[in-house]
Amino acid sequence: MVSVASWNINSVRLRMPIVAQFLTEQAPDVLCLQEIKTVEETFPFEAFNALGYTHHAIHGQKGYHGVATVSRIPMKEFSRHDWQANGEARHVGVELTGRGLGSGQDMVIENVYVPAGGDVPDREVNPKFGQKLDFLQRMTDWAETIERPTLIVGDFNIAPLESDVWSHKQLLKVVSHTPLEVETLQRFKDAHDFVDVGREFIKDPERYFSWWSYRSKDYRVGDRGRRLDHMWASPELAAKATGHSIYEDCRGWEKPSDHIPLVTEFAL
DNA sequence: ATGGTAGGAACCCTA
Repeated sequence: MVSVASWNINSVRLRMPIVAQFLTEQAPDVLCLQEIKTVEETFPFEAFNALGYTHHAIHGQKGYHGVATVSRIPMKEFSRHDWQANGEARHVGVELTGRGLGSGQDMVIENVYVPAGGDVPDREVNPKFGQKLDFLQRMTDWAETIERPTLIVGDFNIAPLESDVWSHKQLLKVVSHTPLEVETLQRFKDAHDFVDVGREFIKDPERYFSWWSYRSKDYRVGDRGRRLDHMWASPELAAKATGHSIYEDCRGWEKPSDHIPLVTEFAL
């Protein structure tokens, strides 16, 4: 059994107490973090080592963005992509190495932080929106070249289904749920026949959110959430998924991230 | 229709 978690942590240094609580309670084998907001030099390695997560792949950046994958089972860094072509740290890939490659048990884990895309869903007036679409197109080109069982996880910053948002109608023109973004994400999905593992276990149209804005006093009031975080697997790997859990309580913990962690378990 | 909060770095940008 291998379990993999994904969590947009919004500053790993500030959030280390709740990361430690989550790892202590749930003990996933691998944790993929997005928005670590630090460079590798100031990443809290010792805190993760003390919890047993002694394998690390850090793609950090000063102040913004940044991703990190930590593990308590052997792994090594496999790739880094700059799908925005501007130097931002939004991806790191690892391969699990402890089980022997070619054993039918190997897995590549791609940890990605898709750009949010700004406020206006029009690339002519908002270049960030264009960068988001271009990022997804480069991911799509890359997906066509995948040759090994792959799990891609992270903050995709898109909620594709009507049941992924608190109000489909009210969010149709809000960046993260526009038809153009949903279509662009679908093309990425089709490029490798990715399986949306979360939705294999929490079926549409069941409510499934992973993010609630900070801009409200109590995230529970109105439950205005969106599913921005995803775990997608190659078909042969998705067939080995045995469970999927989300931890909404973490949104109410002390000094929370605005995202919650997701965990998928695989029989490998 | 609007503005609301959070984090990091440096007094603004990103989300």
